[in-house]
Amino acid sequence: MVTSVGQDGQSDGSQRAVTLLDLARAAGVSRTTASNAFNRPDQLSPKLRARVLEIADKMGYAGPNPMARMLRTGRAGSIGVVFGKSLTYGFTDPTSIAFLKGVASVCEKEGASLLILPETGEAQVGNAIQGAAVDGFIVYCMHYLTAVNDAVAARQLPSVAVSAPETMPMSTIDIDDRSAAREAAAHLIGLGHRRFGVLALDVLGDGYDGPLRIDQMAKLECTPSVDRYRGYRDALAAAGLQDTDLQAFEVSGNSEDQARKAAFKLLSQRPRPTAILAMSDRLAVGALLAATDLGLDVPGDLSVVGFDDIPLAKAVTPALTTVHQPLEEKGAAAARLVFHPPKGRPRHLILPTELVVRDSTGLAPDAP
Amino acid sequence: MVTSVGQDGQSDGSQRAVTLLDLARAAGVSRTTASNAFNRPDQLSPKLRARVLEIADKMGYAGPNPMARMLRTGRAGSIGVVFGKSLTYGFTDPTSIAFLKGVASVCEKEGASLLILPETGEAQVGNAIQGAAVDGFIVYCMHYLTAVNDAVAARQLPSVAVSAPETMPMSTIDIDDRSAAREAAAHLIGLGHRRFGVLALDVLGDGYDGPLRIDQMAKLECTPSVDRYRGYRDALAAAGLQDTDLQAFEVSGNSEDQARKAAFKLLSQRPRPTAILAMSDRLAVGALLAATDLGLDVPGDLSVVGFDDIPLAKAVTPALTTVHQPLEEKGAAAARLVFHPPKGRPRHLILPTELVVRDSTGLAPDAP
DNA sequence: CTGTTAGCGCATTCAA
DNA sequence: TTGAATGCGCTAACAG
Repeated sequence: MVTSVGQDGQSDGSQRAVTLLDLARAAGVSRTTASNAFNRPDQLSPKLRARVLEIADKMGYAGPNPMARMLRTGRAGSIGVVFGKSLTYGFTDPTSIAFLKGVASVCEKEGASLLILPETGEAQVGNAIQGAAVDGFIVYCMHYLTAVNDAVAARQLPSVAVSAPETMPMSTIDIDDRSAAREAAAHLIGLGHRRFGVLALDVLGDGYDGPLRIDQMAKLECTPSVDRYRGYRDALAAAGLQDTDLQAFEVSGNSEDQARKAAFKLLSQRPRPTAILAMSDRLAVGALLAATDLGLDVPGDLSVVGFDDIPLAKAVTPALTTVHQPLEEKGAAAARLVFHPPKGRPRHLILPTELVVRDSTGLAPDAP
Repeated sequence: MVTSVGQDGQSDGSQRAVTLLDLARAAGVSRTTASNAFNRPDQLSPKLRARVLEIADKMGYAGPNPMARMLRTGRAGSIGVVFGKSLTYGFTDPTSIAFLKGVASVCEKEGASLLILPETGEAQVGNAIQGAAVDGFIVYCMHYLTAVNDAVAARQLPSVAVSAPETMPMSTIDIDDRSAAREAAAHLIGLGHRRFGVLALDVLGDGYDGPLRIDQMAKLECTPSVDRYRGYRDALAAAGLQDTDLQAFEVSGNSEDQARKAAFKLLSQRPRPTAILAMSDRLAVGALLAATDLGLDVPGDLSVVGFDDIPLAKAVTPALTTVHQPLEEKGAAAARLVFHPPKGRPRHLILPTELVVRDSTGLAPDAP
């Protein structure tokens, strides 16, 4: 009664795959019973179950077809993560890696998988989002992209966006970039610094390197870059300093090399800034390299403050003074929000930050 | 003729979702036409398409249900990556991060998504694998796990395993760990070193820290740890040295902290080893820390060789001499093999490695 | 360019 | 404990 068994699928890929029905027939049971053997062990005798499973194995039946099962149950067993930038970027930037790690830890607990979506860019933004078999989304964009958020919102699934405006019909999670940045700048001001260089994450995510495009900033709803810049200025204003004491460069791609060049320019000006406010630790490391290039001592001649507190921050010499943000917890919290969506209105979480003073900041060299 | 429109799904989650048929009716077209509006723009007039899409938008229809589409087409549009260890581990170890980055770069090119699977451990290994809606698998296990590979093989999908025995019915990708390790050890021997400490990746992946369990090694089909150890011994043998000149400790979890402790023990022995062979750069960094703890100069008093050549290797002081392996390319090659599976027999790729000499190795202090 | 037809493979009622 | 029937939502033939 058993149909031909063996390396069926192996020897010839064109053969129709074994289905639950085939298995049921081969085992001489009904489809339900075969299904239960996989999904509800308590619904049939252990003996029968063992027999069915063994026959399944013989037939090369690996278990219920996941796609059919999903369609039937309406559950995908996975959540999607969308990066605004390239897929690869998610595995390049220490910040997003830590975030993903947090997401992964919760997925693991929930027994869910993690689907990382490619953004093929411009025209067809949303294609991958539209076609993803997931139970919810996390949107992690350095640069707020309406198209991405809209595509996610259209799916009507539990979703969380990181650093997105609260006007979106989804939960958000963020830190208070502005006051965190203010604190960083205030720390330097307290040390007697009066002339600052800023290394900014690119405001538009368009690969631009050069002086900060302040005029463009007004257009933006929400990017960490803009908020952090405002925070820096808040601190200056509170100390009665002028905006002109703040020279800012955008650095594309959060790259150490580009930051090094930008910092070099910043530090070649006269009078030279005595402190650099970097919007990420990677940019700060670039500043450290530039200081070395110029023979400047850190923190003797120059102070540097980073942002994020990635592992590298304390590994580097001198260890970076930086704004710690709970990157991993950010990912974990986002994932939790997807798995257990709040009833009613979306939630908007703000996670705490903390200035961590290490060895890269000191008294201003020209302080009284 | 248009059915009720508005915040349907928004206001009440329990409402039945809009389907392609609903859309077709609302737009006064057939299902095919509605489907084509999304999948085959060239099959209907742009005008009609625009109208259908607009109505879809109004109805809150985000596009064809991904699960149904997958079932119908038989394609998932994503590939799965399985880690033998915890899901989180994949985002912790620099080695696997680089690997994932390589995988992601190819996925991006192919317009596919990347599904990262949790391994809930022991008993139910394979559950996630069995239920994953993917078009192929990549297995990345530090420790060769039959259960995982078997579960993947059972799915009969294009699959690639990293560092797995070639007896598996799937393609594999690897480096020549043994000869790479031999080269590393030979480098030290050439510098006059005669007494070595080895910092080994844990052989069984069971969290053990302590002297290398040589007796257990025989049981293992294939782990980088075992092969590298053999390579070290090959070099010693070729130089006429005894195995007793090689003191080895296993370090669990590829952790710098644990490596530091293990290296401390290694370096506290008399006569003290003049060189440390570390099976990963992280372990090598641990050795560097231990050297600092003991007031040993590297490479003056002690030489250290790593493995992998992760970014940290050249950032650390002194920069690590290490075995470079193409981690990202490993991921990319694996992904390519999944997207374009070889006809006929599985392929078994061996990627090249290269010893990179930097500043952590020098002449043996007791050399003639 | 449009419409009709027929499953994709499964989980789940419900009745036996 | 088991079996028969139903449809999840969609796409791909094919005929108009």
